[in-house]
Amino acid sequence: MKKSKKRSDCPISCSLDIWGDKWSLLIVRDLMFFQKSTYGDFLRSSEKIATNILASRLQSLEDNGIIERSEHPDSKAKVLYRLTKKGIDLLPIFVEIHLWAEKYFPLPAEFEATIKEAKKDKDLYIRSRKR
Amino acid sequence: MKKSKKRSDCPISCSLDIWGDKWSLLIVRDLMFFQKSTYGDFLRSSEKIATNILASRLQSLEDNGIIERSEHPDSKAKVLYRLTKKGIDLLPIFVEIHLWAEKYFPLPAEFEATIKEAKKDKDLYIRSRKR
DNA sequence: TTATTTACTTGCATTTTGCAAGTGCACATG
DNA sequence: CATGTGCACTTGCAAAATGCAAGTAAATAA
Repeated sequence: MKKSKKRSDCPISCSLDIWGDKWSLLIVRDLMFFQKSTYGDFLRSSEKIATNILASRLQSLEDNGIIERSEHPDSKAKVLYRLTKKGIDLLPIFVEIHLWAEKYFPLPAEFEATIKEAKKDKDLYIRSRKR
Repeated sequence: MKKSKKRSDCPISCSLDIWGDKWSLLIVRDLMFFQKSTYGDFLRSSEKIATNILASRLQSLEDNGIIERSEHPDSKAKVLYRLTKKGIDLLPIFVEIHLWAEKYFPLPAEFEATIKEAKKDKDLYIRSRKR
């Protein structure tokens, strides 16, 4: 299921080996900023990830301790995904990516609020995400 | 040559569309932290990028304004690659990735010094890279 | 009891990656 | 000034990853 051999000992390279693909960080983004938490939620994101790719990325994120599966309060048919501490700790990276993007792309307004809130008080924000 | 259609307007997604693959950030890393600046330099990095992939990534990074090609002072046979402002502005992202990695992987000592210096005085560091 | 929702899996075509072997220009050497 | 070597790529092909459509199985809703 996993074949992620690490390419080198470089911390950047090791990090990319885990989440440096086109989809992983988007799933983390959905969990971190958009309160998405189920398979269906992720599928419905505007980037339209393929269902098999989603499954494989969720598996790999779980294998790498970035997310964890748990029971969904609403139904046994649902699975609730959430960020682990290791996953939540990716927040500063997202903030910096956002700052960079802000500088070099025109940004849709809907994102401003979300990230600005995160920047304002990181700890409060993290705690508010009920972990 | 380029087919990078953007998947959505999300700033994270747009950023990943540019450099969110397994190799692009490693090239930027080499330019930013290890004074590598030629095709051969990148090829010799410990992750062992394939030569055709390197060529395509360099092209795409250039197309996206992250790096620029210029004449090499030593020889016409060489090409000197360097980061643009847009590329240098990725530095804070690297710093955060490194902080994250530091927390979750054991780190080889050689990287400590380099990144610590960068964190210490970002502007000075950037200026020292002769742009 | 049947239909629908949810989380996947499977099969196959397309795309991207990886590897090995070129190619062509520049420069150094004899 | 011919010839070899270094450098920046290309090319061709095999292997892996991705994307798409359809299917499956358990749980809930009607």
